[in-house]
Amino acid sequence: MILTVRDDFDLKKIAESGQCFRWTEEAEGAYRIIAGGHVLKIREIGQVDERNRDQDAEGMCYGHDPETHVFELSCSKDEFLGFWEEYLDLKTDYTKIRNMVKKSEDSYLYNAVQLGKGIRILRQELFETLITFIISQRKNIPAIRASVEKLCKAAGTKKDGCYLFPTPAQMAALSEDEIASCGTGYRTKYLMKVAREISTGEVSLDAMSDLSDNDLLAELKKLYGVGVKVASCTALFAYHRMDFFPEDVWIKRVLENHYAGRFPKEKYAPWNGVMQQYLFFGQISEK
DNA sequence: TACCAGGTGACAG
DNA sequence: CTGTCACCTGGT
Repeated sequence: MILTVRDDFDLKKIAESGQCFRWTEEAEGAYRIIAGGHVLKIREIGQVDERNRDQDAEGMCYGHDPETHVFELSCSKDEFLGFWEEYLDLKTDYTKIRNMVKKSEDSYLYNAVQLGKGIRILRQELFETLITFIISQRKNIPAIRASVEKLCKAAGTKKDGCYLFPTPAQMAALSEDEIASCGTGYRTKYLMKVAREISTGEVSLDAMSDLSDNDLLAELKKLYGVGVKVASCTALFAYHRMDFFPEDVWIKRVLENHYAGRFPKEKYAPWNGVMQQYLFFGQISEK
């Protein structure tokens, strides 16, 4: 189907933003996304402007910015509405969020926003996000991808020639050695414990959806191997709590160098998580 | 070879 | 409550 987005939507920037690890660029500008039991191929087929508002008859259309992105998706409209619309966060207006940042007030953030324009915060599956960010500890992005891929291959269901992320039960069925062979190192014991607690129902990630931001963070941090960084990333990228501002070493460097160590969160609530993504993206594209 | 990387738990002070 | 340290593994 055809998807039209009159708002920020840059596949490459999202794929490189560090929030997701199962977006693969299969050809120039064409991505395969594996998420929540679904596999999607998506490709941008052109950016048109206001004058060409025509061909929405069969597809879906979001946003109202003059700058328009058109995508071709491998899924049906039903599958899109049942899953991908929410996953891609298409009902959030990122143009509006970006416009909160004034050049005169914060030129550094303003510049990062221009660089990162097109990023969206996905709504990823809870279990997958939690496990992936436990794995991410002291790993760089390629290493995280490789490790997650091995885990999917070891325990996930095969679909359309690729492996879905394991369910809690599938993952809990793995032995310690099987998990360790995915390159998880000292994190193996964290993964074992968390997967088993969720699999038995002793811990319910779904039930945590009802908690306030602070309570959610506290509950996530109770899990073995989950500290403030992993908990914040899970809250932002899976529970879609848009005000969380995960501080990893990269962001800490930005804060030290440009904000005297503290980001002015009061200015951008409840969208601090989006600002964090812009700052993060600006940092990785500096190199 | 030695060191470091997109953290965390355990433990000291 | 703040500081230090080990920890798997893959990369220079």
